[in-house]
Order: sequence, then structure tokens, then C-alpha cells
Amino acid sequence: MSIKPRAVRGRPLLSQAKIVDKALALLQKIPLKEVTMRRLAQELDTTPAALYAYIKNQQDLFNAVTERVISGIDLRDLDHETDWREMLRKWARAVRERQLQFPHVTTIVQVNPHTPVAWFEITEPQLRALQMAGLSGYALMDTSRCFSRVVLGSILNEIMLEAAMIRLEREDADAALEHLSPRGRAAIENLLPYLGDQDNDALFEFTINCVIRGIESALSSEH
Amino acid sequence: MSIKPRAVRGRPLLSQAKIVDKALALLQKIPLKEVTMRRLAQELDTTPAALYAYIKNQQDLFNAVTERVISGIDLRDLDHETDWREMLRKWARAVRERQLQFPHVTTIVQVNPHTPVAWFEITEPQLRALQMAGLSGYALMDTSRCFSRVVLGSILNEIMLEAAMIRLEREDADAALEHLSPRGRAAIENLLPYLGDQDNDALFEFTINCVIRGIESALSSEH
DNA sequence: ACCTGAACACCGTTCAAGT
DNA sequence: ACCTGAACACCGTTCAAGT
Repeated sequence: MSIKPRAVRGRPLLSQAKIVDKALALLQKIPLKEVTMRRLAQELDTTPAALYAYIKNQQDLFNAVTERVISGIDLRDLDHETDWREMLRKWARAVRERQLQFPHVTTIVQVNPHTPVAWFEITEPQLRALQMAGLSGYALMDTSRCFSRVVLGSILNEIMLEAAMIRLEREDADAALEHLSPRGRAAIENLLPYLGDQDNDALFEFTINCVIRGIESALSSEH
Repeated sequence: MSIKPRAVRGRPLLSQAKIVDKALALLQKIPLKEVTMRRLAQELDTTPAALYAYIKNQQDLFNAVTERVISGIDLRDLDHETDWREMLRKWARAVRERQLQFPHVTTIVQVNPHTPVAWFEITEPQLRALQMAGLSGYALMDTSRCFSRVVLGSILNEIMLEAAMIRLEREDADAALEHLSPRGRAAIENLLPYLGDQDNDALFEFTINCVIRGIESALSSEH
């Protein structure tokens, strides 16, 4: 039997950081929905009510968790890169790598839209890359937003839809085809042989390269 | 005082379709979280338990709602288009228009990832456009997935993040800057004058055109 | 100062019982 | 056959009371 430790004067057992740590650890094992205040308290060996001394509410906690994930994106690899195209690729890969590490955290975005402050910090190297490409002012702004959207959107899509997609494609494709119009059916049937080979890594690279080529093409058409 | 109608033999008051109708109507006014079984029952002038005769559970209901939104995407405008680039643009705009009409439904995707069967049907004209561009086999598959991801990702991003983003940019940008590294700060400060003019329509067009140029560029580099 | 226990106002879902 | 009422097992959050 272990004796439950008690707080001694000025030394609380809990802290914001400890709660966020535990939430992040839990989110690597279980989906967002199951990370309840009660479960969190249990894992921290305390009561749900005790958590509220350190966090305002559950939404606030999830914001802190998201912030933690975003600030953990490692962009050091970009520092000595001289080609802006390769910089953008490295940026996109770094963001994706971190998000795929915490897929359940990525789903918070949808439950609770909140742009973390850390995102500003992460965006800086991306802006540098686009400046190296010769962009500034509104064009820089638009291109940056476009690139961020494509990268974040792709990752969101990958994490949230891909699993369901593959299941549907493999198991239910035939059933789904029954309900389609003849034209839709013909289009999909042609593609059935290619459906199985979903490779998310390759698709991500393909998408990023597509956008980078688009940016390049916009640049050269201006000159 | 109105008298509550009662079901007479073989003519139930409720139906799947009526429940989905009401859910969709509600979702135009209130966010997903507030569309509870109790609220839905109340609006339909019945009890929560009665709903379960027509739908398996809440998740199933939300799937049906999503299906309804997706099948409502109007792609007739694409039928007589001869330029594949313009076809892709029209496809993207049609998908966005419908999703923006039901922003709260779009957030279901994240709560409950499930690719609606109707999505197959919607994808067909997009595939036709890409075939017109000269694509087939794996290249067609990859490009289609890439384009769908960019379009869906952008819309998801727009609906879920943009509101928070604008708020943050306008109100909290200064506060956020305090926490940044000097380098990040300099990068963002340069852009502050341009931050206010967020135009989602223009950004969407910009993004779509960027990807279309990327696809074009990939096509021509193969020949 | 820090934490606990119990309560409040909600959920989704089930099922015996009514008409 | 169709619907109701009550119950079950959960939520997030609050707050008086304990140590």
C-alpha cells in the first residue's frame, strides 16, 4: 500500500505544467474524447476539482497542449539552407512530422479553433524562405497564407480522413458504387486498380512540390 | 393550446429524413456541440428516446447530415466547360460554396471522420477535368488526391481557424509578439501593415490557382 | 494554502411500460 | 406499431468543508 503524498507548505503537488504533461502523454495513447477531467485527475492521483486550481477549464488545457505541440516543431534544419524551395520542403516536413507524432492533438483544432501564439514563431522561417524567393508585401502575405493552408490542410486531411478513406475504399467501394450514377461509376471503376496503394508520405511530397511549382510559376510570370 | 398529434396506424410522425432535416436546419443556427439529442427531440416535439427508432445513434445521424451536405454540391456548371483549368476552378468553388453554407457541418468531419459515399459522386467531374488535362493511372490518382486535399484542407482551415486567426492578429498580435524571439518578431512586425486585409475569397482563388499552375508545370515537364 | 467530497446541471442511450 | 418516462452511466464545473 502506497501512502498518498500530501502537499506541505508552499509546495503544491500539482502544477499547470504537470497537468499539460499528463494530458499530452495521455493523448498519445487515447483519443481526445476520452481525455476527461476525471480520467486526467485519476492518472495524476488527485481529484477533478483539484485541477481547476491550475487551469481555467478544459478548453484552456487543450489550448496549452496544442501550444506545446506547436512549439515542439523542430526547424533547426532550415537554418543553413540556401535554396528557398528546399527550405519550404523542410518546413512542411517538420510541421507534418510533429503533428503526426500527436495525431489526437491535431484533432483539437477542430473541437476548439484557436491559433496558438507559438504559430507565429514557427511561421518566421517560412517567411524567410519566401523572402529569399523574392516575395514581399501583399504577395508575400498571400503566398505564406496559401502555403500554410496547404500544409496544415493536408496534414489535417491525412490525420482525420485517411483512415476512414482507406477503409471505405477497400471494403465498401463496391457497395458505394451501387449508389452512384453510371458516369460516376465508370470514373471510379477505372481507378479501382490504383486505389490500394495509398502512400501518405509520397502524397504529401507530391502536394508540397505541386504548390512550390505553382509559386515558382507565379514568380516567373511576374518578371 | 395546441393538441399534440398522435401517430395513427402505419403513419409514424417521425422519419429518418425529418430528423436529418431538423438537424441540418439547427446546424445553420447553432454549433455542433449544442445539437444534442434532447434539443433535437424538443424541436421535433417528441422525446429523445423516440429518435432511436429511426437512427442508430448520434454519430450515425451526423454522418447522414454530412452526406446530405456533400450531395448538395451543385456541379452542373462544369458540364459544358472545355478548359480543364476552369473546370477545376469551378469544382473547387462549388465545393467551397456548399461547405461555407453549413460551416458547422464541416466541423463534423473532425469529430467523426467518415468519408461520405456521396464524395465519390462529387469526385467524378474533377477526375474528368484531370483526364482532359492528359492524366491517367497513378498520376491521375495522385493529382486528384492532391487537389482534393488542397481544396478540402483550405476550406477546413478557413472555417475552423480563420475566425480565431483574425481575432488573434488584430487584438493579440502585440501581446503575442512579446513572447517571440527577436528574429520571429522582426519577421512579423514587417507584415503587420498587411495583416488586416484578410480576404478569404481571394486567398482561396490564389491557392487554387497556385496548385493548378503546379499541375500544369508537372504536366509540361513530363513531355 | 492546498485539496476533497458532494452536488449541480448537463450528456447519449436503453428499456419496460403505456396507448 | 409507435412513443413515453424513468433510469443508467457518464460528462464539466463549482464550492463549502476539511487538513
